Order: sequence, then C-alpha cells, then structure tokens
Amino acid sequence: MAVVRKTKNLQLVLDAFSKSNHALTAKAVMTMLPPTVNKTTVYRLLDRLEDGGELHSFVGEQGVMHYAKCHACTTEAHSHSHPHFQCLSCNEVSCLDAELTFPELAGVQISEAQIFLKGHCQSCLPT
Amino acid sequence: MAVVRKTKNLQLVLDAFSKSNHALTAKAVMTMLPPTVNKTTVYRLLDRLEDGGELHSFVGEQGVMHYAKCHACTTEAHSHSHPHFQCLSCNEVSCLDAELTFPELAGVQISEAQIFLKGHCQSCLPT
DNA sequence: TTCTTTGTTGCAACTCTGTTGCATTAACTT
DNA sequence: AAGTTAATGCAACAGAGTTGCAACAAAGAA
Repeated sequence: MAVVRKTKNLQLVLDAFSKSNHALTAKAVMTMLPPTVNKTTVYRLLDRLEDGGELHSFVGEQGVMHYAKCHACTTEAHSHSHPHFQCLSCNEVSCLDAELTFPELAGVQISEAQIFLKGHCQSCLPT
Repeated sequence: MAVVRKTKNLQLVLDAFSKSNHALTAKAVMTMLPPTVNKTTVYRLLDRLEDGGELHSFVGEQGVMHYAKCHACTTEAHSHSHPHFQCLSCNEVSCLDAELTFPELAGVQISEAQIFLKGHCQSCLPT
C-alpha cells in the first residue's frame, strides 16, 4: 500500500527544490544530485513526491515537464490552477501566486486550466 | 528565399485541417494522409504552413505539439494569445474565440500567454 | 541483532515525439 | 525540353520519459 520510504535520494530531491525556489525539470534535478543517481530514479522520485502532494507538475517550454513545490496540497486535493511563469531573460520558471477564474467562454464548461506565461521577472526588469 | 511550392502533400495537409475544424497533432495529420507520406515530410509541411501563417502551433496534453488553422495571421504577425481547449469527453482540441488579458501579477511583466483549458464542449455537455 | 518483508535503485532496453543529413524526385522558370 | 531549386523519403539520431527485472536497502518482526 504505497508506503513511501524516506530514502537519502528522496531527501536530496527535496533539498534541491528548497534550494532553488523555482520549478525544475527532471534534467535540472539530475544536475543537482550526485551523478551516481540514475535518471530512472529521479523520474520515480518526482512521481512519488507528486503523488504525496509535495510537488506538483506542469508542462513548460518545449513540452517538458516541470515540477514545483506545493504549498497547501494533500494527496487527495491538488489545486494548481495558478499560472506558471517563465522569465525570458533568466529562463527561470516559477509559480505565480494568483488564482485565475475564467468567464464563460464560447459555451464550453471549463474544469481545468493550465496557464503558462512568459515575460520578465522582477529581478530581470530594468529598474 | 523560402519559395514555398504548392505541392500535392501541402494541399492534403490543408484539406485535413479543413475537414476536422479542430487542432491536430502531427500524428493525427499522418493518419489522414496516404500512408506513403513520410513522417518527416509531415513535420516539415506543418512547419512550412506555420511559417507561412496558415497554421499556428501550441503545446497540448502530454507536451505534444498541436496545430490549428489561423484566421487572421500573416507571416510576420502571429497573434495567438487565445486559449486552447480540450474536451474531456471527446478529446478534441480547439481554439476558443476570446482574447484574454492578464492583470499585473506579482510584479512580473507578461508578454506572452499560453492558455490550455480542459472541460466539456457543447456537443458533449448533457442537455 | 538478525531475519524477513517490501519498497527502492540501477541498468538496459525501449517508446514516443521530433529532427538532421543526404541522395533522389518533382515543381517552377526560361 | 533543360536547368534550377524546393520537396520528399530514408535512415539514423536526439531527448524526454517508461518498463521489466535483478540487486539492494529500509522498516518492522522475531
């Protein structure tokens, strides 16, 4: 019954997310881990953490999966209709703290929204 | 000098889009073409049509590229900030006719938006 | 502590989407 | 019809992600 063990690698992945404060791809996570950790393991750890409600995932640029820390999610209820944002200067991807609501559009009933925005983040904007 | 020739295959791809009125993946286009047409050719035709402003592309489910007909685009100016929508019943992906504007969010400057919505389309909603 | 159970990891092979180089073929030009 | 150049097919490749299986390591039982 899906008993998740707290292994060394699991902790290393969590550390990686704590360090960066940004969304990370599997590849990015790999570079932050000892090179002995296999890529299959990384993908599985990310899946596990998502199932456990510690990470959420979304599709970013070039259709590549990104993972980011959850703030108020449980195993049952993931709510991630908040937008994700990529800075065109520093290329960092992060979560935006805003809940977007959508008006009735063209007679369709919307139940899920994936919003990916691009632009310039605060640190990269000319002051 | 990018002289685009009007070949048989190019026309077949355009026909495929006229027939479906939905967004199509490269794979979907392939199934609508004679099986003799190579996949490389399909990818290149889609690129060509996008460059020519006849199609626009966006990332859909599972990070897979989707292509849809353009309505008012030229080679220079593509404007596709409209949302794309996938019906959870029939799985069809289509463009929604709405221009979304975004409020100032978390101090970032937004210049591009990719919005992918999911829900139920008119034909699939219980009447 | 040692045994046993069961979750975790590494490896290799594979799937899937998409791309590239190159030789061949087909469109347009004159 | 001949020459030019774009379009096509093929094979091989690239990158993200998955799967089966054997070996390993946590966590609990004895």
